[in-house]
Amino acid sequence: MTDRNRMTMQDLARLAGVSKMTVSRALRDSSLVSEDVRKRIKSLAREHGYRINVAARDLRLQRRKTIAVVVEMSPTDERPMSEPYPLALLGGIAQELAAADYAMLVKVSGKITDDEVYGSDGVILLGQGAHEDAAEQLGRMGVPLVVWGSPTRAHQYVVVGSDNRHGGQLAAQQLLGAGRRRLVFLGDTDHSELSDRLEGFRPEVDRDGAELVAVEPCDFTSASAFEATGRLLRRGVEFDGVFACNDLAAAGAINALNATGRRVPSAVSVVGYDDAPMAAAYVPAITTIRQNWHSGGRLLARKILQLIRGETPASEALPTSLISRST
Amino acid sequence: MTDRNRMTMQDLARLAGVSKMTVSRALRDSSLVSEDVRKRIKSLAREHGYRINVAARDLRLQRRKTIAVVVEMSPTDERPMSEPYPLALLGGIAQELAAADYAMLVKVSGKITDDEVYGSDGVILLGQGAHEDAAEQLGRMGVPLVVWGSPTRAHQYVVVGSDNRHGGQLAAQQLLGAGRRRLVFLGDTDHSELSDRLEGFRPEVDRDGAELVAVEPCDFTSASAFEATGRLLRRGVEFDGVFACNDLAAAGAINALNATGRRVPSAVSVVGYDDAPMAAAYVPAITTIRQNWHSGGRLLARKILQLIRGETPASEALPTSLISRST
DNA sequence: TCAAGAAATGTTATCGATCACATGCGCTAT
DNA sequence: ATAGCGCATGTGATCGATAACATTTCTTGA
Repeated sequence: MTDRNRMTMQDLARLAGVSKMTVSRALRDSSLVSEDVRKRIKSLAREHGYRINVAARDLRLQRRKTIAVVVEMSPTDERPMSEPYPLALLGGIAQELAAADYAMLVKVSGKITDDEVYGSDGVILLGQGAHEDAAEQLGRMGVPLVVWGSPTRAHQYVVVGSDNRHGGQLAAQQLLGAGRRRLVFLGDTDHSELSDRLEGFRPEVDRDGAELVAVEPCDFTSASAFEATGRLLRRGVEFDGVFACNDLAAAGAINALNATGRRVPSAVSVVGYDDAPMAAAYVPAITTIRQNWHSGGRLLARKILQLIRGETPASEALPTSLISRST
Repeated sequence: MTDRNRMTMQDLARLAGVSKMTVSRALRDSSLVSEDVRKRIKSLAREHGYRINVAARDLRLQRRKTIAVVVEMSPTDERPMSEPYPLALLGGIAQELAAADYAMLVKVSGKITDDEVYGSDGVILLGQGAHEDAAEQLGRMGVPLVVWGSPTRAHQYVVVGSDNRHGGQLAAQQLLGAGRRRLVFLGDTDHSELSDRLEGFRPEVDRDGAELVAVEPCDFTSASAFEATGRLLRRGVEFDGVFACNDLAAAGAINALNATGRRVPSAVSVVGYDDAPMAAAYVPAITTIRQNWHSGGRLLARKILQLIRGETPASEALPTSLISRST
């Protein structure tokens, strides 16, 4: 009740001349308390800056109403900009959780072995792979778990992700439709989502009788794609179509092509991924595969809530669509 | 102890044939419990998937060790990609909080009046302005509060943000140094951070005897900057330097200039803001003002922890630096 | 007018972990 | 032999809110 220690319901009750039970009821808008008493207690609470003790309430109610979201990310001062997921994904999760009155506890990187994570009602893992073992452990402990990643592979846990296979198909169709015959895939296939895209991409190319002339590793930056494209060119690989792992990489590839006099899209076609805001701003505007991060987030949240309710949701792939621009 | 109800320390204690106090001590690695008992209890806990009840612990320990981060954002399915802050900012916050053993509760939009927010030890508000009243209320309730925004203005709460005024100065110096005399500011000055940039920008222009020929509203997208630049051109405004509110807007402006035959940087110079990954990937590579989101996040977290410890940290501006590229 | 029931308020036990304090046990020094 | 000490463990009270049950106050109909 002093400045140091927070006020409790008991304190408020004394102030209002009622029992703490009445205070509890009043603050929860119970119909069991008269209008005027409720008003008086609420205004007293506001006036004295009373804040409920969430831990006490949650203990008594045997609930937490909290979902932990673990984001795989390596943030350092030297390399501050590793941006694995757009905030929109978190936004989607948050929106759906908020609707169900759940809070979102975000844990960025670090070991998952954390009371706070274990203490929550469920865990959403952003970034498959890095946490394979952690995921398994969570499963063993009976913590509801949903993972953002590659939903096509079978796992013991629920996976939500965009339909990368279909994305790969769309990219192939786009490039082939533009008359391209010698295609290049730019990305690291150790990444399960990229490997899925390749699995959609390759058969489509084969079916058409065109050729996948190279799968060149590259990470999600323009500089890396610039270098990867340069490597191919120096190796003498001839190609007229590029499927890049994201829009930034697409831009890097285009830059490398232009630097050697190959024009986009007249000589070479390029397809990116994500439909990031920069894709439309780039010149030439980048043709890309859109994945809807926001609805992906919402889906993740819905799945975890289903698990908590004891249902058994299936893994699910989100639709992807081609945004055809200049490249 | 059944599948439905989670196991408690009491249950574990029975299993191990000790009292729950010993279990409590063992799990916390207290030196007051013998090596073999500790091991036995820990392996039992692992085996049975015991998870501590965080609410109970926090209630007893009178702590929460949780900071709420409120992100201003309007995520909808129609407009899913409003990306007000990079994840790096959250990453910085998370890193610093984790080091102090605090958890991060993220609330995206929605009303701030939420037990979970009030229940945490402190609140970090991302996005001034939108929450002026909420901020005031939090202050009245004695909730430690730190806001990301414009640190130059005086507020009753602590503000951390990049040094937008200095950023504006740097941009002006860059444009003037390139010999530009008729400058344009692209951005909505209702936004307090942009207004700060203008406050740094304008005097520098004046001092040099150059001219600020227009301040044109525009939001943080390339399309909006494209339009804004088009408006200026159509109005017949002549200018040779542009300071855009972010890198995406810079790209939009460049596109609009190129569309009317004005070359960048030969005829017009452009400076962006943020040093987003796309700034370097764009052609021509965009000259920009870098703000270090990650260390900004860390600073926010450090300030809130100081407030919680009863110290009185001051508002603080983060250094900005000019990244000189082609434009 | 008064019994009966509804409405408003109070009392007690409880959630699960932890602290302060007690107890038990083995060992050593006198 | 036993007082005295240190280490390992147990007991009871506690944190703040809420459900279940108990009690009081207010209405209303015969």
